[in-house]
Parts: sequence; C-alpha cells; structure tokens
Amino acid sequence: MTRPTMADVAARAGVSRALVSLVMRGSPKVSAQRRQAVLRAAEELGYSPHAMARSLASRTSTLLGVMVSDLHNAFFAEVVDGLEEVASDRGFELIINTGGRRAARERRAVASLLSFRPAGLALLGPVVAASVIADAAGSTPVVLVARSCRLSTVDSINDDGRVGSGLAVNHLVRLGHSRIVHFDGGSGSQAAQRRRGYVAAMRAHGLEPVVLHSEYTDTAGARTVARLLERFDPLPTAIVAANDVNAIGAISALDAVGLRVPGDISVIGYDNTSLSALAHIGLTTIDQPRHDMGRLAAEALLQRVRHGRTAPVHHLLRPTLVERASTAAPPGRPARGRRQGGAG
Amino acid sequence: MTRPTMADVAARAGVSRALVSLVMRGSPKVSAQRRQAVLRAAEELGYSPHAMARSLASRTSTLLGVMVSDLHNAFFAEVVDGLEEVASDRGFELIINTGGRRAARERRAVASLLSFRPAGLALLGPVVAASVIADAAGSTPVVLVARSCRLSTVDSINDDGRVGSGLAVNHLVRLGHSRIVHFDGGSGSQAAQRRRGYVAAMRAHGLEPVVLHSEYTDTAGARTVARLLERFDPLPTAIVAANDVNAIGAISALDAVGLRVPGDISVIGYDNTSLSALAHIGLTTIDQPRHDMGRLAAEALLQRVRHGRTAPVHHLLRPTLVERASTAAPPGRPARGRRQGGAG
DNA sequence: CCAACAAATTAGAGCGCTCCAATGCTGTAA
DNA sequence: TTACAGCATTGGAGCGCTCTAATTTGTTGG
Repeated sequence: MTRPTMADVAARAGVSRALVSLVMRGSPKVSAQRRQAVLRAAEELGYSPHAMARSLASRTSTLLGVMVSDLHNAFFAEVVDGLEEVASDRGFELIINTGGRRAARERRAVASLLSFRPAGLALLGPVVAASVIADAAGSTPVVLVARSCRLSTVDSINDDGRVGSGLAVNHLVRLGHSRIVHFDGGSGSQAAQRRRGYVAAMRAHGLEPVVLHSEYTDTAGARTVARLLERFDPLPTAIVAANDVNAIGAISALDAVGLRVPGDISVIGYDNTSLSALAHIGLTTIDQPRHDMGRLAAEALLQRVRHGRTAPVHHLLRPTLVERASTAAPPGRPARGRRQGGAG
Repeated sequence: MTRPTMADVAARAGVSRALVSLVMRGSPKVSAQRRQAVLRAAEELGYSPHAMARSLASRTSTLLGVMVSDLHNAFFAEVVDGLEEVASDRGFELIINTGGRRAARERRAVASLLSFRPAGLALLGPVVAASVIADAAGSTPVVLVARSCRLSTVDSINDDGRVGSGLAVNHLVRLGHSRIVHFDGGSGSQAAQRRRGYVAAMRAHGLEPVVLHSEYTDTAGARTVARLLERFDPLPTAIVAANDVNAIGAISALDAVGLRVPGDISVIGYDNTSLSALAHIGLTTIDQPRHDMGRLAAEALLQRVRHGRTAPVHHLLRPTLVERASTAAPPGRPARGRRQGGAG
C-alpha cells in the first residue's frame, strides 16, 4: 500500500540513497552503469519521487499559487488556462482556490496558498486590500491580473480598456460614422476605462461623445436602446456597447422595432466571448487577450523565480478589433463590403 | 527573508516545539496560559505552519489533484468551481493541471499530480486508457467525471444524457407535438446517449423517431435546418437540438426563411449554457448540473479519505428541463401560454 | 609501486513538521 | 510520608528527500 521510497530503490539497486537522488535529478556525474541499475530498480518498484519531500529538502517549490476571484467567470477560466500552459511547460503545477469576490475569504485563500510556500502567487481579479497583497509579496513573488495596484514589489497584467474603446470608435469613424453613442458598463470592472477611452477617441476625432448609462447584461442593453429611441432624433448610426452581452441585448431590441443591424445602425461589442463568434450573431467586438494574460502572468512569476528579477513589470496589453457582421457604413453612405479600406 | 519556523515561535514563547505544534493543531490538552503565549509569539513573528512539512510529517495530505482535459471548456471550468467549493470548505486545496485531450500528456499530468501524494485525484473528461486510471487508483482515491469506466476501485460522476433527451421529448409531447426530429451531435461526447434517449422516448410515446446527422456547432445547426426544409413536407413541428449552440444555429436558419420559433416550430437545446439564458434568445434547454457534479466528485473523494469508504459509487445525475421561450404548442393547436398544464 | 588528482560514490546532517513515549507536576488517597 | 492517578509538557526519532563534505575508486605519471 505504502509507496516505495528512495531507500527502497537504493537497496534494490545496491547503491546509496544519495546516488538515487542524483539519478532522479538527472545529474551528469553518475556512471552510465549505475544509472541504468537505479532506473531499473525504480521502474520495477514503481517509484516516483515525493514532490513535497523534495521541496522541503531543497527549499524550492514547483508550485504556483493561484487565487481566482471567480472561476465561474469565463474570463478568469481562460486566464488560468494560459497560466497552466506556461506552468506545466516549465515543470510547475498550479494550486488553486477562489475568493468569491469577498475580501475576507480572499485573505484566507491567500494565506492558505502561502502555507504551501509556493514559488509564486498569481491573484486574478482580487478585491482584497493592497496591504494584503503587499504582505504576500513579502514572502513570494506576486503577480496581479485584472487589478492595477502600483506596489513596487508586485507585477501586474492588465488589458487597456481605453485602447479597446478607442479601437471601436476608430473602426466606426473609418466606416463613415459620426453619431456614435456609448452604452457604458455602470460600475462594472473596467467600465470606467472603457468609457474614458470612448470619450477620448470621440474628442480626438472632433466628435461629440454621448454616454448612456447601462450595465453588463443583455436586458440592460435592451433597456438602453429603449431610452435611445425615446430621446434621440435623429438616432445615432452606431453604438459602442459595454460588452458583448450588452450588445446582444441592444441588437435584439433594435430588431424588435424593425431597425436592422448593421443596415440602419452598427453595433460593436467588447470581450470577444464565444457568444460573439456565433455565425448567427457575428458581432464585431474587441478582443482581450485573456489567454496571453495568463501566460504573461506565469512568465512574470517564473522570471522572478528563475532569473531573480526584482524590478516590477506592468504589462498593459493592447486589445484588438475583431471585425464581424454587426458593423458597416452608416445608411446613406455608399454600401461597401464588410472590409473597410483596402484597394477595392 | 526566510520565514519563521516552529522553533522560532517556541523560543520566543519560552516553550518546546512540541507544544507549539499542539497549539497550532488546536489540541485541547494545552493550558490556556501557554496557548496564549504561543499564539502571541506566532502573531508577532508572522508565523504560519508550513503545509508541506506538516503533510510530510503527518503522512496525510490536504491536496486534491485535478486533471482537467480542457479548462477552456466552460463545462469543466464549472465542475472545477464545484470541486473547489467543497474542497476549500473542508480545508483542502486543489492542485490542477490539464491534459489537452491527449493521452500522453494526460498520463504525464496524472503522474505529476501523484508526485505530490494528494489525498485524492479527480479526472475530468480524461481520454487516457483505463489502465492508467487503475494504476492511479492504486495509490490514491480516484473519481472520474464525464467519463464512465466501471473499475471497481474508482468512483464516477456522470450526467444521464438519455434521461435529458427523454425530458426534451416528453416536454414537447406534453405541448401537443408529434412530429419531433432530433439533430444529433455526431461523434461528439455524449451525442450517442442523447440520440438513444431521444429514440427511446419517441418509441415510448408511439412516435416515429427521425434523427438528422448534425454537430455541436451553430453552423451545423443551420445546415441541418436546410436539409430539413428540402426533405420534409410537412415539416416537423419541433426540433430536439444536439446542444444549445446547435439550437441557436437552427433558430437563426429558420428565422431566415420566415419560420417563427416557437410559433411555427419549437426548438429545444441542451446544456443550459449562459447563451441560452439571454433574454433575447430564451432557449428552452436541458440543464446538466455541472456545479453539482464537481461538488459530488469532491464529496466522493473526501468520503474515501475521511470515512474510509472503499466500495465505489457511481453517480448518474438527472438533468433537468429549463423552460424558456423557444417551445410552445404546435401551430393549429390552441395557443396557450408558455406554461403547460396547471389550472389556468 | 606509490603519489597525485579527478571522477564516482556515500555518510550524515538537516528541511519543518508530527507523534510517541517519557517526564515533570500537581493533588488526592492510603 | 509514599503511591498513584491525571494532566501538561517535552525530547527525540522520523517523514522522504537534498546537499555538503568526506571517502572511495580509478587513472596517470614519476
């Protein structure tokens, strides 16, 4: 029942425990003959090294702690996926727990992860106080994802919500739009940045920004369309929605009153969820490189671990425009194909 | 830099290391006075026990290994969420890696998890050979999720795809439908079971089953509608789609030729993805209790760990019908509200 | 044939903890 | 006073490994 240990392998191979240790760690200073003997003995006994004992003895860890505010959220699940990819590639494992967006639970979750003395700690969308983060950073490298916090001791990975909204506005302006409104995400995360990006981009084009309060849900998107119809005449020709779900709600509300997307009005989402990619919906949207964020987070930790970097890095990733079928030239303009610009 | 150990706390509190150990484990056989002293010393030094050293010494683990075939997939992400909920509730942590649906990688992933000597191992949708699973089960409790494999040593958690399709058919029959077709999921996971459940339920109602080959994508759903329109006259009055995405594709294709859902034809999905809940779509669908599957998986492991259960358990969860707006009585029948039955 | 050196191997302490057996300490009964 | 509980406390071995320093083995040159 109890698994074989290094001593068992050593006994079977007729060598010392230390030699088995060297073989297991792939040391070059072992004769080919003994190596074979050890490997065979290990094979026969079904031996594999005990990672915890190894970690304790060597005072190093191959564990990366990950505190996810909410795994249910597809955004974080993909970040974790990216983290895992890099980690396992480099021989590290992820140890994960969640904080449920509650500071007290997050604090306990972080403490629990730290009790394993991980090589590093990634906090995904934490709501916990900066002091807790600083504390953690005192005992292991820490990287923050989707949370900015300019401590001098932690790395951070964020996407640039301002740039994203700017891309959306630029795309619409290029198509010929000028009456472009923004449905904002209220108090949701990143909403403020997206709003600022929209306003800045509009001003940069000499256009008047119009922000309608909304939320990150489809019903909010639909309600905001209703307000739009009441208050605006003429209607705007394009909507920069708070996110994809909000855009879907807006589109269905427009559809319900006989307005065609993109024929009468263009709509652009944000997040590039799997939703937006459905052929039926074909939503033009802004993609956040979630997977890359996870990868970069892992890289940041491993750089500190393996290369002893101490200066903080702060990645601000550029989102990209994913053009699909919900945007086109405004009505009255020459109808062009979905591709703007180009030689045709 | 280096964190304080038990010896540091003992020295500061003026007691032995063993006493500190007792206090840390909450033993009742410590005088209140010493306990205070130890706790204060620990507090002052910022001491917290080293989980790995503890685990090594006590020959127990508070780690549950989780091998996910694909975290990118929302289904598994939610299962992990359920696992995590129960685990952290019981003082366990999850250690996670992925196998990318490739047997060789999965084998390595499992080995890597086992090297931490976890208290148990959950395999989510593994494709690896049964022998590998049996091996793992030799050294720690194992639970399989979304993979049936009747080894006598492992537990399993699955949803019953046959029951789910049966629910869909029953629902439609109750609404008055009799010409009900199934778009199947081809060779996708669970597709065969859903197909069998559909066929069996139709036969049970004395109806003729009609299965059209399709796939788990929206474009496949649309293509299959095209085939339906070519070949069937009269058209069926209801479609049991392969899954939600397939249903969305079907609905948009029906919409494109002027057929109304549910006015002209009812459509029912499968999976209850976040997609189906959008107000705009309002897809009637079959819900798999993903979160519960994760919870049950964790419970199964912990029962073996804590209560020494050895007999395998095999949970086959009943999916449930989630009624929304894409199903109604067939045309020609008295139009009723969305709720069938009842006193009204 | 032996010193000198490099390469291969090993003994043993130690990582931070748990756990068992042993110790000290009080108070009560004989 | 001694004996003996009963409880609180402690010493020390040991969990499975790594790592340093020491030892053994093998090779070469004088």
